[in-house]
Amino acid sequence: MSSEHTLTEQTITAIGDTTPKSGQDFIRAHILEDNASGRFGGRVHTRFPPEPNGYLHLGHAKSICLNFGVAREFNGQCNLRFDDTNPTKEETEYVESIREDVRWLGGDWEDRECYASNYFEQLYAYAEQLIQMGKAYVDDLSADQIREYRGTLTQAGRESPWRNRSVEENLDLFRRMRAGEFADGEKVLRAKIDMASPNVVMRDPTLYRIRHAEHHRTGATWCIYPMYDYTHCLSDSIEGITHSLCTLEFVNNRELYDWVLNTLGVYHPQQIEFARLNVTYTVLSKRKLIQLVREGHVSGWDDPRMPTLSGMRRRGIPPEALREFCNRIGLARADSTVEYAMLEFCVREWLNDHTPRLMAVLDPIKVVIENYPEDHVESFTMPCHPEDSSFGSRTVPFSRELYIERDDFRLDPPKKYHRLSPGAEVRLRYAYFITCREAVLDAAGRVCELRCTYDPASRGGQSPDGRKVKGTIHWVSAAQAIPAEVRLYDQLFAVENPNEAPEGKTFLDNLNPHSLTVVHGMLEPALGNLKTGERVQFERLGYFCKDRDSTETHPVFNRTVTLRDTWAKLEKKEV
RNA sequence: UGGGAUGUAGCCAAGUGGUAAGGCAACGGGUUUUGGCUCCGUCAUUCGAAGGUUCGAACCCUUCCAUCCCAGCCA
Repeated sequence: MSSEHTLTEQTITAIGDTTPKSGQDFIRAHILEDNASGRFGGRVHTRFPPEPNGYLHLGHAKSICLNFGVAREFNGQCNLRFDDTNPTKEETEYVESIREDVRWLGGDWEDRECYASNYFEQLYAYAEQLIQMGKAYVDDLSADQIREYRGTLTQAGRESPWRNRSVEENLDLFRRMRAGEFADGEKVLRAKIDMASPNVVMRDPTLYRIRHAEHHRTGATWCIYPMYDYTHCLSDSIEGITHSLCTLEFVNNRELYDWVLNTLGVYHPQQIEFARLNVTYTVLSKRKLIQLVREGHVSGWDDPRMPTLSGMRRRGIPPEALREFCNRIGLARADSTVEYAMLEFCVREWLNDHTPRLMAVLDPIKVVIENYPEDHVESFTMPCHPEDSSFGSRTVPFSRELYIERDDFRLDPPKKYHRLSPGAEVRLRYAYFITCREAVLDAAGRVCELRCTYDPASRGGQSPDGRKVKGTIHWVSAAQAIPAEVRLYDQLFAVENPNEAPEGKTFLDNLNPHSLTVVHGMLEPALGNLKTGERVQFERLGYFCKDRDSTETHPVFNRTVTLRDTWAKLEKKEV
């Protein structure tokens, strides 16, 4: 294919290259105010802090675009920080996938790849400091007892009998916890705050728990691990973060975030919460995604139906489209669910401008051009993009036997159907006008072959007599066609909100049984030269991406998204 | 029932006392060798509800209603 657009571009473009459409959101407004007041000396430093216990998904994309985007817009920096404080759930496989996904989306953390586990020693020192201040104590209560003592949402909690141990005793006990003298669950370190606080988070939250477990980075160095609330604020502080952006469910935790930092008297970033992303027809919870993978409802984390970044990448969704999506959905504090159609729009918008057009027939019917010479093959030169000549052109063979799409022929055409039917004339794209003379049926009454004639004067697709033809259909020359496996994807879930399941059912009952259809189609020869990951439009069908399952003799394509189909809508309405 | 957060169109979302941006979806039309793209047009007398303040309220006050989050030694 002669073209300036080699589509395996996998180009790493940066977040923030596309500027947001409308005015700024409340977070950017907040940062502007802080800059104006000189609060952080005009500095902007954010962080994207995933826990390496699963793959990144669309929801993370919003956070990545926000954090890296804001940093770039304000000439600041954004750290990639692994929030790895729970050794029993985290794995190296996940940190690797996260790195790859963030980079793919365009996040650049330069040399600032951080790990909460890098701060364990510092965090420990701060904990001893809290103990010295009488602000933390070692509790011998069991997990169950702690829960009981915590009270309820409407009732204050009770103080632990171990709450008033001396500083010396706490220090000794905490050191022995670190030394491994106690079993898992035997003791914890708690902050001494207020068991009667209306905010349950403040009722003497656990700071450290004992876990005799191998950590993916620190190995067996530690057997006590800090909790999220304690770790996150201090990590932000240590890294000099200015604005700690997180989702709404952490609003309650902000009080504790502030308490730890204030009590220790250390550098204090500002936590700001925004609404997490929900999208129709999909689930964006790590727990549910991991379940889909573990129970084999999908082929893996990168199954093209998954809303994971790796799944969407494999499906052919370009990172630019994801970024545009994140720009368009806006940012606010109200719970919201964005329609999947919004994502599709962004995907089509980018693909339309950046993708060459070629022809493929996914459900072939053979067409024999009766008045076309046997054994003759001619070739057509066709542009690869109707509006952008920089995509170049390719040559396409034409011969007496072709394939066209089954859906482009009707024995009994409905009104307004302007494709092929007995006696009707259509244009074969960039080739000739053909007229259907006869439909050959097999024993089962199914159309198996079309006998047609062509008008030699219509070469190129125009007739010299000015005769108009309403339909233009795509085709592939049979002898030169390349067979291919094509995977047609639909929504993974059949309902708008998969989380809403009736009594006794789960989100799994909402899975769409037709989310994957595998067909065997015929490709025009030029399609044989694509590289894995390359994106292309199959004319009139949609955008496709060559899958890594392809072999030399067996190409495999994933359908990224269909084209808008006004006819399908019309036909459905007429029925 | 305690605390916190949030309600602007089918879905997102601007608007912050001067008379409801924009996008997606939908619908109608032009154009078209992709029923694609593109272009033009339509789409909130009303901002969760009810009162109040004001010359004037989506914006301020009061009450009410609805939804979401919090009782992990998860993050």
